[in-house]
Amino acid sequence: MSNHARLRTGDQTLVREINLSVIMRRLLEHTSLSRASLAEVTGLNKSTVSSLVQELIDMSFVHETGLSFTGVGRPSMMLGLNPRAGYIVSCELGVDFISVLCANFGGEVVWRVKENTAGIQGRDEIMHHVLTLLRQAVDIGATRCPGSGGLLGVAVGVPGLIEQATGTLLFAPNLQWRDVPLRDIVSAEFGGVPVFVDNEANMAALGETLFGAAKGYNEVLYISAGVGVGGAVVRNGQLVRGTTGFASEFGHMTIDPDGALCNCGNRGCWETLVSQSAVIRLTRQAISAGRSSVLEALAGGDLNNLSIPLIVQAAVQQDAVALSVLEAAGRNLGIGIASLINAFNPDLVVLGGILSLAGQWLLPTVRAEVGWRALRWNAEATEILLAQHGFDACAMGGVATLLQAIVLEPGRYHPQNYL
Amino acid sequence: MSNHARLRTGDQTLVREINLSVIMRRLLEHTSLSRASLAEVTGLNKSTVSSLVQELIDMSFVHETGLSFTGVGRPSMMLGLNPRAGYIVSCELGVDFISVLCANFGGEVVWRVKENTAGIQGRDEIMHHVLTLLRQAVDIGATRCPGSGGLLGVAVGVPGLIEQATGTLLFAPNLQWRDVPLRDIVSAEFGGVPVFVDNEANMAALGETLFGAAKGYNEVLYISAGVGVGGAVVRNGQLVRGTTGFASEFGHMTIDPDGALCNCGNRGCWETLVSQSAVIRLTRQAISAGRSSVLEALAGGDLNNLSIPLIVQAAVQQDAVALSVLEAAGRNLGIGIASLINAFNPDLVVLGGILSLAGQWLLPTVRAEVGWRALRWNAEATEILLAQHGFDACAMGGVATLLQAIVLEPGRYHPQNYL
DNA sequence: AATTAGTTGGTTGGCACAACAAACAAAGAG
DNA sequence: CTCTTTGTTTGTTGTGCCAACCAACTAATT
Repeated sequence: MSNHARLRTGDQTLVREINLSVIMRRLLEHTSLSRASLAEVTGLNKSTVSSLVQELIDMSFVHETGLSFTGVGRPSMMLGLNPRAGYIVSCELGVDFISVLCANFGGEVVWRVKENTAGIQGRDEIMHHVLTLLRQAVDIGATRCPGSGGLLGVAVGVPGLIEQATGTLLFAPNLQWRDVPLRDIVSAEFGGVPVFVDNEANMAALGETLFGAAKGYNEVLYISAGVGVGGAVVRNGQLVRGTTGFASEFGHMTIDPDGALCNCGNRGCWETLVSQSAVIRLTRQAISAGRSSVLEALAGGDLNNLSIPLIVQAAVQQDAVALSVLEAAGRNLGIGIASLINAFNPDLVVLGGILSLAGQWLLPTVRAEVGWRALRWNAEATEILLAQHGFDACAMGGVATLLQAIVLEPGRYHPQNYL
Repeated sequence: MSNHARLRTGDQTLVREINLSVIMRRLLEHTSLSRASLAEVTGLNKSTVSSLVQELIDMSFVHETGLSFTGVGRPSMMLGLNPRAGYIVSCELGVDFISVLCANFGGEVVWRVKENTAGIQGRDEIMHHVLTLLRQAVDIGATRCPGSGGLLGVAVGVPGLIEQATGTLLFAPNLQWRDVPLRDIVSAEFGGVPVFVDNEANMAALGETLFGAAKGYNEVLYISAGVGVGGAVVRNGQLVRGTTGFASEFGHMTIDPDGALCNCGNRGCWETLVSQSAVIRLTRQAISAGRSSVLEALAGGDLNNLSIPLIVQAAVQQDAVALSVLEAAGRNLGIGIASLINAFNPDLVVLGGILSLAGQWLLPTVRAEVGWRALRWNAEATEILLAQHGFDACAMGGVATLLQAIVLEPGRYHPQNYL
């Protein structure tokens, strides 16, 4: 309404784009449909559907998968998204690792690699590694996904603030990077191929929406508790970014105004209570205070070895310290989630990140806390589930990002040989 | 994306609707434009603009306002929204008052009334009063806004949860009402006229976006601190409602997990710290604790008479108690707003409700608190302003709601004589 | 004469609609 | 059992409608 940007006007091109996208979306949902059923589902005329489908087949995004003989009448030619339309390369640039994978247009991963970068210093050196791995993935994609399209696009997920307009990494506190024009760098390397750069939580959230726990939900809150606490909101399949693209920084919501100092400068941020390091700190404190725990043995006597997987292992063994720490974390998670549920009224909250490994112990506490803290009407409308993608969440989200971009605007992402 | 509802497909009707709306939106923004400049601004062809404008003139939403002689060349016929297209009746159903106003299509208020309902008991009796006042407004509109269209629609704002699909008031804690089919009741009374029912904060926020402080902003957070704390989010001129329509209940965000019990059942809700009653309570406590204040005199010796206007009056006189209470309130407001800024990344936060009377004292503290608590990138992108509409915020928002509905879908709200 | 505003007549490119051809299952006749 | 008929469903073809576009035009002014 108040948008001073040029409002998109309507013309036949727009109509065509919309309808092409509608067909793609339906095929993504139902995986296999005939032209006739597409006409019924979309409300479009049969002839229109035929024309649209033909165009999508010509672009190789759709293919005929075979006849279906169901009951009387002429059998229907089933249609589906064409996994061989091309391949997608996606990358998570983590704090101490680089994870790259290659997937076909059906979202099936054909290759993956994860490289530790803890020893590597310097932005340029790391970027060099990233580009090398991407090149490798692209080459492998070319041989393992033969046929039509070639490379459709590249996605990069980063733990930092991204300026969407330019695909620039503005600031990544944990990497200590600033103002890196990631999109341009990667795009230049691969002949101008479409490149999507986004915050890791955003990508992971989109991944869960297309491939994971959030499939079919309309208003999804994704919360990733790991090194820090990241968040994302997906509304009707679209990421919600705010004006400048930095929305959903839930980790720095103030939960306790006089709480511990956060490295963002604020006090009592949510992530000082529920991040990985907070949980580990609580555990260490409990043990140092004299409470006995199997964790001492599990950590080999050195409490610096404590980690979420170890704590989970202890919880499995009914270790009292682990259980009480997880319960405290669950309560704190619940407090924040209740506030967010009141603010966003989502139909689903997805809990991701490394802490979700302990989901079995966290979820009941979170649900209980939300139950009494959130407004009844809101709490009743919301489910709370664990993320389905673990380590690959972000990289899979990159695939989802590209898939979604193509499904939304198939005409714009024509397969063409960029390399 | 994941929306399983029937996706809207494109056809010529859609194109026409879009373009009609684009024209209306441009005219709403710029108030006066020629066909030629509309063509330039929208990118549409001159002939197309002529055709669209003609259709809008036929519906009487647009009219020619006179020739403009600027420089050489044929003078242009200026166009604008036609204030005489019809009139709008809007109503705020408050806890102890009913406020009704009548405005023309230009948003100019031609009549208003506010009735105290503190003495009136019972839902039916109050609804009777509402309908009587609405009828009066409709009659007055008919005489004061003569000409073309007649009654365009009715808006009703309520302090409660509204189910948008049906226009039903599900629950209004302060009115103690449940399940009242407001839209049907009002629509039936006025011959099936379009009726919009919404939460008061939502309406007020939309009012500020169209007529007030938030004009021209893309992502607006509206916060109304009064009896409770209400909120709303307006993104690109559209209200954000969540899945079931209960989003933006910021008042019940947990700020202090072990804080005071809120009447929602939770502890330490934001509104236990920054609502009208919280501020008054703090003031009373300070005075009872022996701090001297001009408020004792202003309240006529009875601290039960304390009110926000009185506290503001005391602040004007540099009263220490009033100033310190307002500073505390500002800090608490800032704490919550900082969290919301991190979560929504708005370009504007609007502070409304009765507490905004003390804006002069609150704003500096709020801004300071936000400055150090919110993430730098987010804080820098956000302005914080006071609402421009005071008592009429909600009712004016109702006018805005209808105006917006018509601007978005002019074809759907053809003036027709409902009565 | 130059310039800007707005209209007119014709073209293009979408979708809807209805008739049609194609491909099958089921049922009955030989 | 084979062949034919019937009925059903799929998908295509040709026509008409409608909206925007384009180019040439008229209109009104400096």
